[in-house]
Amino acid sequence: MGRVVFHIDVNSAYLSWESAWRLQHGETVDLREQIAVVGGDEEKRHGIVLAKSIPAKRLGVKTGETLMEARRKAPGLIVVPPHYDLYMTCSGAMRDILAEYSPAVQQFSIDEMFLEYTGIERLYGPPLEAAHNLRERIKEELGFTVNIGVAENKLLAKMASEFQKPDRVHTLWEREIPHKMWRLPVGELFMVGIRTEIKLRRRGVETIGQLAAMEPDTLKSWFGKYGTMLWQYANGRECSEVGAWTPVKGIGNSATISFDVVDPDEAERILLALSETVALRLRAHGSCARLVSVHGRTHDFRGFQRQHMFHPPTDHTGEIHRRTVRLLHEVWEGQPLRHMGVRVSELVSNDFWQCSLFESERERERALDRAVDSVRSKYGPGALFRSCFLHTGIAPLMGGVSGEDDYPMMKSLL
DNA sequence: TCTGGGGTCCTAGGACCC
DNA sequence: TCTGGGGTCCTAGGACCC
Repeated sequence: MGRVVFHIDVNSAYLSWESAWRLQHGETVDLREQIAVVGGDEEKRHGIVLAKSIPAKRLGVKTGETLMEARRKAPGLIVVPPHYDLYMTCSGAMRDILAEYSPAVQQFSIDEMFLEYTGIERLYGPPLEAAHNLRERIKEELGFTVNIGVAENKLLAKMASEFQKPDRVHTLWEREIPHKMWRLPVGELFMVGIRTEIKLRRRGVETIGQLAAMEPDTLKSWFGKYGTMLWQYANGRECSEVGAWTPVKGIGNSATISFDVVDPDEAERILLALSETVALRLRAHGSCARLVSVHGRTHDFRGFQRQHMFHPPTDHTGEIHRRTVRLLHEVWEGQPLRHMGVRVSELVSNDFWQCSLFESERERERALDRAVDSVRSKYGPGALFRSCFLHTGIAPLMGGVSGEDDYPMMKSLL
């Protein structure tokens, strides 16, 4: 018997979790059976669909589209706000169940996990039997349904879990590729996004099968390295391990502001709030960054980005903030900003160079960062914040999706 | 009219060095 | 003095995933 991998995918994750929680707390209506979505707050300009029910999907509602668009397709649409902390809890509970079955479980996202089933048959039976057992257990114990894809590698398992939904187990063994995968539209292949789909279709490639039958060199000439990968995926070839550990490459936080930012002082304050969050996470990770970048989106949805290399690397809030301010001013010509972000990457371990730096001013600032971190970890992130945020309407730590419940926005006096 | 937040990887071009 | 190739570093931008 060869390799067996499961891909477990929570059906309509945010909406299912929201619904399961509500049913457990006395609600009688199951959102999954309604024309409903989980969506962001339109007043904060977060008004997109994060998850949709199957009845909403039937009306053409898509993840990522605006709530306006969704309502036009589905009049009377029920929109409920997200609760990210709940979703983390649900995700963790599912991971705990999976861990009982296999030592190799890989979290791919909050609602998708891979499980290596190779060599586990003598404990939990043939793959299909085990997959159904797992699917039932999650439904019984946690109250939400999953699709499970069963195959010889991660790519095929993931493709299999996308077949008919919800609450299903599908296989996509190599011998099943021609009739189960090759007839699908090329855009359904993992890693074929909208841009690549358009390019492929323009060149007459409509299905995954047609992609698989192409000359790999032709694809390479069209898309470079990426083309070679696509050809392999179309042919079901992929051999990465479940749970292969990948180090964190970068840490970033960004936020869409509920109003357009035109005041430079305000922009700098937002950069400080973002830098605080990024630097806090960077230090918690035990790293220093060589690269910092600022990115943004203007009111007309044009994006920009600018970056800078540090030598030596840093994990210092003030240094990161000061640099992001400079970078912003190098590119920003005063267009109203709707979105801003700070990101660090090229991470190195911070214990390696820490001792080599003895510039006293810097050392003092570092010590201050550490002290602030320790107060925040002890009493909560909102325990301490810079007074420049008082009365500004700007949260002192910005970015992230679960933060807003923990440290509420200051009320603006304006 | 309206469009989130968090990531990864690849490419292309310019500067600089040997 | 003029010319070319290859390697590295850096920056901007684009593509993909959830």
